[in-house]
Amino acid sequence: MGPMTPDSAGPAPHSSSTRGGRRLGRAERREQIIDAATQAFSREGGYSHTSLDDVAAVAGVTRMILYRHFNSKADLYEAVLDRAGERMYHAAVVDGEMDDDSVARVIHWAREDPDAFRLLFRFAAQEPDFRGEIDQLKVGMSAHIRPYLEEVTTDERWVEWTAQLTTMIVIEAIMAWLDAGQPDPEHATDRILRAVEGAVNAIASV
Amino acid sequence: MGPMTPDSAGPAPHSSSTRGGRRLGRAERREQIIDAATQAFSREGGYSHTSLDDVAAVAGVTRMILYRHFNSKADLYEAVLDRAGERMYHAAVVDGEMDDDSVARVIHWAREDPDAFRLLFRFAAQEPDFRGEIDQLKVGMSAHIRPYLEEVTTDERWVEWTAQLTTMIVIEAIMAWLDAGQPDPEHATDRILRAVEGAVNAIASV
DNA sequence: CAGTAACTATACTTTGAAGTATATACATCA
DNA sequence: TGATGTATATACTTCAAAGTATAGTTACTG
Repeated sequence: MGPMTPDSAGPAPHSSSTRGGRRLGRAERREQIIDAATQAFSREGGYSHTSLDDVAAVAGVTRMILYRHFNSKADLYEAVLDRAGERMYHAAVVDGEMDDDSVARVIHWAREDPDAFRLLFRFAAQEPDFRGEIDQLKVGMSAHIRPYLEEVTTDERWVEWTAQLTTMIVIEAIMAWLDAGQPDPEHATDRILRAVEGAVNAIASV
Repeated sequence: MGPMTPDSAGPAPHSSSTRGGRRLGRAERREQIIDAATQAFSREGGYSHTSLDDVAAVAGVTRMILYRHFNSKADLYEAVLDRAGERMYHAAVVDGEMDDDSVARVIHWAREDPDAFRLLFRFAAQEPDFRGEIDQLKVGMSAHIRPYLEEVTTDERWVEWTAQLTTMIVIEAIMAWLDAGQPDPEHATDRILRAVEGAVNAIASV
């Protein structure tokens, strides 16, 4: 169940539209709600553009149920961002550091769960009340890039800028590919990877 | 008056806090409200995070006045985006085409009115009801870049992606510099310019 | 100095969505 | 088969902010 496993392509609430007693245990239902909420929040356009009715509809559940698992809309949203952020982080960072395959793994994750990727970096990243989570992710990534940059970049004052921009280029390269309809999937990862590398080198050594 | 002319740095409603009869004619007041709204919408975080009370406070005016100049909140917001978008466009495109100085002029405009720049590309660009305007701007820029790219980029399917990403890199490079507190202002334009050029070349010729 | 347009002040209605309450139905499992 | 917990259904309260109405005040203009 959920975007991490190969299913749930459409909105498809659940099998029968009404009445059906206990289907899932607490933990499973909670996860399934987070799945649905990720999709709803991402496709509607972030926190304030998404109502709990939207989420409930996607989950195939009454709005009441949401309150049995989460204290508030904000609480649910944070759960969504937490899970997505964690997955993103574990794609990028292994054993406490980023390696040559980090970007490839992030791309892989983004292909698998584009809703989560878009939600994090297109929407939540701009929301005053929630961007903290995403900013931290970015800071973490930038920090890992920094040491490498300091070898190449000469001017002290531009190191931070270079690190931030590098992170954004990775994100935007993936986003643009998702938005373009994920063309040429065979070579996509490779292509994006090489483009990012080239761009980053160019920027760092200006 | 307004971000395009050197003043209005602070929130500073207007000279005296209460009572002061007719100050501005219709046209001037309208422009001044758009100035204030640009600032308010940008700093509060976009359309839905900004109330008309916020705008009125920055403008140093009653909320009623806003309704004398605009039919609704959405109407005001569109006026704000229209004006900002127009200025941005005229910075980028001269005599119907982009030249070697286009990026430099966009940077210049962004430095002059960072609120407008952020509002357009950080917030409005992600808002379902308003992103159309900004998407068009981006499409326009991408279209101007395309011909150049087609010389370099081999694979047909990746031209669109390259054009989009190029546009985003220009935007993000400027944004990152604004967010970093506009360091090293002397060489900023030059530095950003060279970085963008390098990155774009790297991406196009992957 | 009179008239008009710009503005203030205050109070009101409307709206959409969050959050609450309670009674009922059905599935599962001991 | 009946106790337990998951879910439905419906109706309600609350709240923030948009939008409306109206009466009064001050500045500028002819």
